[in-house]
Amino acid sequence: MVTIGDVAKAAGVSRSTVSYALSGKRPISPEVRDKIDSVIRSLNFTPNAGARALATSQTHVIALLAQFYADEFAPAMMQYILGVTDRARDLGYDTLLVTEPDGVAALRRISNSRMVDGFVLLNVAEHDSRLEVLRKAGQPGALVGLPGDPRGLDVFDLDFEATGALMVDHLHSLGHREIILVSQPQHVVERGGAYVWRLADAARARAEELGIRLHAHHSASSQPEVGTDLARLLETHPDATGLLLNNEAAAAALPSVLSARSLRVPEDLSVIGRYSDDFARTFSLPYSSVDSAAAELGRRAVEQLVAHIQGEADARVVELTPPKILDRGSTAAPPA
Amino acid sequence: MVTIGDVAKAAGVSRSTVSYALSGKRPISPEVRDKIDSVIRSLNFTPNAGARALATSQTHVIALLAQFYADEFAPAMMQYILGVTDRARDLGYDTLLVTEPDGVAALRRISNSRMVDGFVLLNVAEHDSRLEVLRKAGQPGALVGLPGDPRGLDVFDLDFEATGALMVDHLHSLGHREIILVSQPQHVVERGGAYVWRLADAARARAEELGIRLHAHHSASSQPEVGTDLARLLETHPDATGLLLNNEAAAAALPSVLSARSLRVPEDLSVIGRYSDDFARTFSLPYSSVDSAAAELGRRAVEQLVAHIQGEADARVVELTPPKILDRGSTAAPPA
DNA sequence: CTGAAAGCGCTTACAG
DNA sequence: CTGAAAGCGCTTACAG
Repeated sequence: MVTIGDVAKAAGVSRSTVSYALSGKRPISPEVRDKIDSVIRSLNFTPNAGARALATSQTHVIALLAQFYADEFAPAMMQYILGVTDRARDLGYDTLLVTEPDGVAALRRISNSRMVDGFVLLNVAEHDSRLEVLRKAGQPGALVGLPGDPRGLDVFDLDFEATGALMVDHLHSLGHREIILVSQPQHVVERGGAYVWRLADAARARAEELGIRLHAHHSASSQPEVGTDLARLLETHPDATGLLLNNEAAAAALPSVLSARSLRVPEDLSVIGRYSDDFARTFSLPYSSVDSAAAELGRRAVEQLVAHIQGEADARVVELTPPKILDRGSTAAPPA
Repeated sequence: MVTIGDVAKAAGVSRSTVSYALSGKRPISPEVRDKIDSVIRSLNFTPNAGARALATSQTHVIALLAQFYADEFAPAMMQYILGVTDRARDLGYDTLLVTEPDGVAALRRISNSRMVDGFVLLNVAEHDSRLEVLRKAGQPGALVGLPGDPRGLDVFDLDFEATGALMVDHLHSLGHREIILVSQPQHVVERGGAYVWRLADAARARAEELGIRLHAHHSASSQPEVGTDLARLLETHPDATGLLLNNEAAAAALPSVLSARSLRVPEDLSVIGRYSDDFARTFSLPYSSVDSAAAELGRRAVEQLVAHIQGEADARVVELTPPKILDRGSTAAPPA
């Protein structure tokens, strides 16, 4: 392995001079700098990351803690992850992807061993046991997902309350007066998936305000149950003219359910989902939707985290992204 | 930060004794060991990873190089990644997820800086420019995806040739004599996606052997083009009774194409796909398929890589997983 | 503008 | 069974 000592020797200077040439932290004469640069290139020298971390207490690595539940929609996670890793690299950081089931233990282990300069947590729950560990950790943290108590941490999430209200507003303004909301399964709520009830509660409140009927239900998040659930809901509420989906699997299952019942969108039924644009494109979902902005949330979390690591962040921040409807033509006035 | 020196002082022993107690590399008297253990717990000591890496030249981190193409099926990647990260952790390794577009530069940078003990490469192409860099790197590497020249590297992939033959065999044995194969887009092949032609060539060869007609086509991998492509193929080959899919997006788009044409599976058309079981479940794809075994391939790659890192691997290995059809009842005898 | 030296927190021969 | 010391490859005050 080629070390800074090898470079120094070959360039005929001291190790500290090479180090300063690398970091630019003090002036180097042009000749010396050129000599060092050429030696570095010819020897193909790259500083040893471990040694540098030991000397500076900076690893230039962030940890990304992702939790996967067997019953949740794994592919959606990819967009968050890419947002994080891509932005991190742009800012000069590599990303340690941590997927072990015991997030608390992982956080402790990685924090204590000083492998990283900071943490990004995905899939944050209402009462997330990782947060108290994170608050005591020596490194800053940013969350994707709004917990009950965000104190001391940077938080990024879609504004699910505004999303619920917006969906209802949209259908109401088209003339709908009875609509169905399909949420994630009950057990997602029980696990602390606050976005489920945040959207549902806001939708319910807005519906009441506007004087329209909203039937809020949970459905399964995998086949074949989700298909059955959807069919049953349509049957139970034959007068509903609008459908709101806060459940990716339900969105994926809907086309076949509707075609089996010969229901056309938007002629017979207006539909709005809440999922990522990428998801919609991949699975050819023809429904207008509120974009979950996964990659963007991941990017923002990293930016804020890095600002904190580098001491440039003034204060802690809770940033809720306003919902936007991507119009795919799946809503219209209700059938006469 | 609490260091090994703090532990030593509190336990009244030398730093080396604490280190040996940690590693178990030499005998420690029971009393001393107990004392050290209790101090470690009370001080919540974890060795500094950078310092340890510097001293041992072992980071206990592996790099996972994943390439994402805008036109490819990103969600499918998740299963490979989880297979890698989960198995790595079981074996005592953390995973650096590297997604930057220039894989060659990333590999060089990470290898030279000694951040990791080894590499797993995903999405390996027929002529993959990362491979020559990897062969010269100081760390071992394992590939998911069979390149043209696998020398010096461990390779894990689905046996796509056997897959092509198996799919054709299966339909032939049910009585089909004219079938369509839908592959990934042409540009995936051009990028070096050898699995596309490996499956197609083997399917073609087997079809010829058996004396049945095989229409092999590429189709788009996103909507709405893929839907149009499928509809056109069915139109062009009205006598085909079987459909083979080596294109996830086509599989996802097929249900609505078929329902628009009132074609029933398997009564009117037999269908076999090639994708992960997870993908099938999430998107309620009702077609029998050859499982792409993503997580398993990721796991095997890590196991072999770690064996090499730890000097336990005898030789380099090319492991092609035999295809298995998951029967979802989408194939039957052709219509009379 | 440059160099010699201390120090980061570990591990591991060497010595007893 | 245990300790004192060297060394891993960097960075950065300190000194000139």
